[in-house]
Amino acid sequence: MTKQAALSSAETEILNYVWQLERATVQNICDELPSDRNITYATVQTLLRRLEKKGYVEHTTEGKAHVFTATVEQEEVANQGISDLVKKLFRGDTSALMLHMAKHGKISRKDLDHLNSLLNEEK
Amino acid sequence: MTKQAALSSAETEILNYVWQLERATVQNICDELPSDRNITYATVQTLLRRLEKKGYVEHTTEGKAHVFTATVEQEEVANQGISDLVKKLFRGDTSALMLHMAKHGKISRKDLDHLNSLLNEEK
DNA sequence: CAATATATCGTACATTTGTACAACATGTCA
DNA sequence: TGACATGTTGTACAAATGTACGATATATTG
Repeated sequence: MTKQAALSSAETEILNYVWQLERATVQNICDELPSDRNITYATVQTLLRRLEKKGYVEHTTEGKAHVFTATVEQEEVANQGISDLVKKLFRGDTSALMLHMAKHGKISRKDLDHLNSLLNEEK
Repeated sequence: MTKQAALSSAETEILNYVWQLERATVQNICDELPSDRNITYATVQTLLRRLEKKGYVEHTTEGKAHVFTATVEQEEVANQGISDLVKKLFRGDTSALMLHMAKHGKISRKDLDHLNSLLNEEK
C-alpha cells in the first residue's frame, strides 16, 4: 500500500512469469519465454532487479542463484491497471468500459450468464 | 491502421481533450485542464506536436494559432488500450477481465441488466 | 584443487516521456 | 504603422524504459 512506483510494460511481462512460477530464477523465466521474444538473460535480470527495487518481488539466494518471489498479488496489480485504464480512457467510469466492451463484441452471452450467477450468489 | 506509435500517458490525456473539444487550440486545452494539473502551455504544445508526429491529430492554421483535430477515433484507441491491458494482465483472455471486475465489485446489477438488453437486441 | 559453467553486479547507452524556456513570428489595436 | 499580446519553433534536460556487455564471484566436477 506504500505507493509503489508504476510498472513498466516489460516489467509487467516479467512479473507475470514470477506469479506463474511462484518461485523463479532468471533462468527459469528465460526458459518460459516464447522463442520469438528476443531478449537476453541479462535483460531479464535487469528487469527483475528493477522489480525488486520497486518492491514487487524479493529474492533469496539458493546456491549461487537468486530465487525471486512476488510480494504483491496479481489481483492488486490488475486492479491498479484497470483503474488506470478506466481513468485514462473512460473518465473513470467503469460502466463505460463495460459498455464499450459489449459494443465491440468482447462480451459473450456466456460471459454474461456467468457474471449473472456470480452477482446472484452474493449475499 | 498504419501501425501507430503507442500513446504515452500524458499524450492520451491531451488527446482526450481534443476528442472532447473536437477542434482545439493549445489555449482551449489549457483552459479545460483542472487547476490542480500543473502543466504549462508549452508542455501541452509539445504533447500536441508529438501526437501529430505519431499521427493521432492533425492541424490547420487559423489566424496565428493551430487548430487541432483528432485523426483517430476514441473507440479505436480504447480498443487498443483494452487489448493491451488484457494481454498484459489476463493472458489475452477478455473473459478473465470481466470476471476480475465482477469479483471486485466493479460491475453492478444495473450494468449487467443493461448489457443483457444490449446483447439481446443484437440481430 | 583447479578448471569450467553459470550467476550476479556494475555499467552503459539509445529512446521515450514529462516538462519547459528562450527566441522568433504574426495578428491586432490604438 | 508600430507596439503589444499571443503563437509557434527550436531546443533542452532529467528520469524512466528497453536492452545488454564485461568483469567478477561461486558452485560443481574431474
